[in-house]
Amino acid sequence: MTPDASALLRWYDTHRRILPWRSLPGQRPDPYAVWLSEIMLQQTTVKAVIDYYNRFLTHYPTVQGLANAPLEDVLHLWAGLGYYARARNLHACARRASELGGFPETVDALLTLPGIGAYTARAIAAIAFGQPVVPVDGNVERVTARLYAMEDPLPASRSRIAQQAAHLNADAEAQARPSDFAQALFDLGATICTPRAPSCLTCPWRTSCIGQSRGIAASLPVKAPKQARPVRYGAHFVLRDGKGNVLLRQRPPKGLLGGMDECPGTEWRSTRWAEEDALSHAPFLTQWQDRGTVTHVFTHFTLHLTVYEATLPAGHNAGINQSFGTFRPAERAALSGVMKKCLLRADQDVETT
DNA sequence: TATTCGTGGGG
DNA sequence: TCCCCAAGAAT
Repeated sequence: MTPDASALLRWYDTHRRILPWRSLPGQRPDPYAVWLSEIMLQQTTVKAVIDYYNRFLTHYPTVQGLANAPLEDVLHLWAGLGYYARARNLHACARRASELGGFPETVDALLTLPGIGAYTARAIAAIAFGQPVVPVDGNVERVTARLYAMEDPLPASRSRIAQQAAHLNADAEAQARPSDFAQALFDLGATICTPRAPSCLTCPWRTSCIGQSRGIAASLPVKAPKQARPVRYGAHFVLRDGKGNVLLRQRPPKGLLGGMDECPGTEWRSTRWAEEDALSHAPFLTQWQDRGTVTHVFTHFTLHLTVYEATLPAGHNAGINQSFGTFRPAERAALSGVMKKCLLRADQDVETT
């Protein structure tokens, strides 16, 4: 028993969101633009993505342009958006697609490309190529769980929910408009079937929603309890050369903030650093100013960083081991959010925390 | 199956 | 203030 696809599509025709990566009704979107937006939108809000999306399209109007760019430039343009493996995979995927002469049109072929998983493959197939598949993201998961009153907790219930969701497009109306149907599900989840306080009264699917009829829609999907976020500590050193440059090094190519630039600093460990201990990791022996601390919350741990700042006396950079990095203008670097906070902290008065 | 992997905004 | 979460993928 599937809900009324026609009702959802009528609602979508009136209420659909206008977004920069969406083509006008009846027009085929550029697969490159669809792919780019889908990668950026993974675990990221529409509001946060829009500016980045526009900047990428300006710098790289085609997949070939992106494929030919140095990874460093891509990371610089991605800096601040988070989940930097996406940027590395974006670059690798652009090269593959460029070699192939474009993006493949089937789910199975799309799945072989870096950074494209079960959701994104179906999103691209449906939106860019009109394949009748249902991309199951957080929105569709929530809509489905409520529609069928599925009370088993995530993430264990994920595959069962996806199985149900795969049939949402069974109606002929949905089969005829795969791109609109997929995006209608997104918009329904984003504007009506919201995580908290869903607007069931105006929902085009309210009459067939079991969660609504049982009065439990807002409580779905049930989620398993999360575990506590550990705390880590570190110290970083903002060293300027007096010519507008900052000492920066590149993090290892994989893992946390992989490939991004950072000021040299200590390891991030579970115990606090004594000042003397932290200073022993400084790139240069000088009078370091304690600029206070920066707190940054990652998905799986909270980080407290002490920021030290100093300006290099003229003509002393020869004594700095190159493992600490090179002096570069910060504007040209690929700086993560937490490292931007450190540089900002170095410029502030300590008391203004 | 469970972890790792960012960041900013909203309630 | 704190907690939740957002068009998930890779390992």
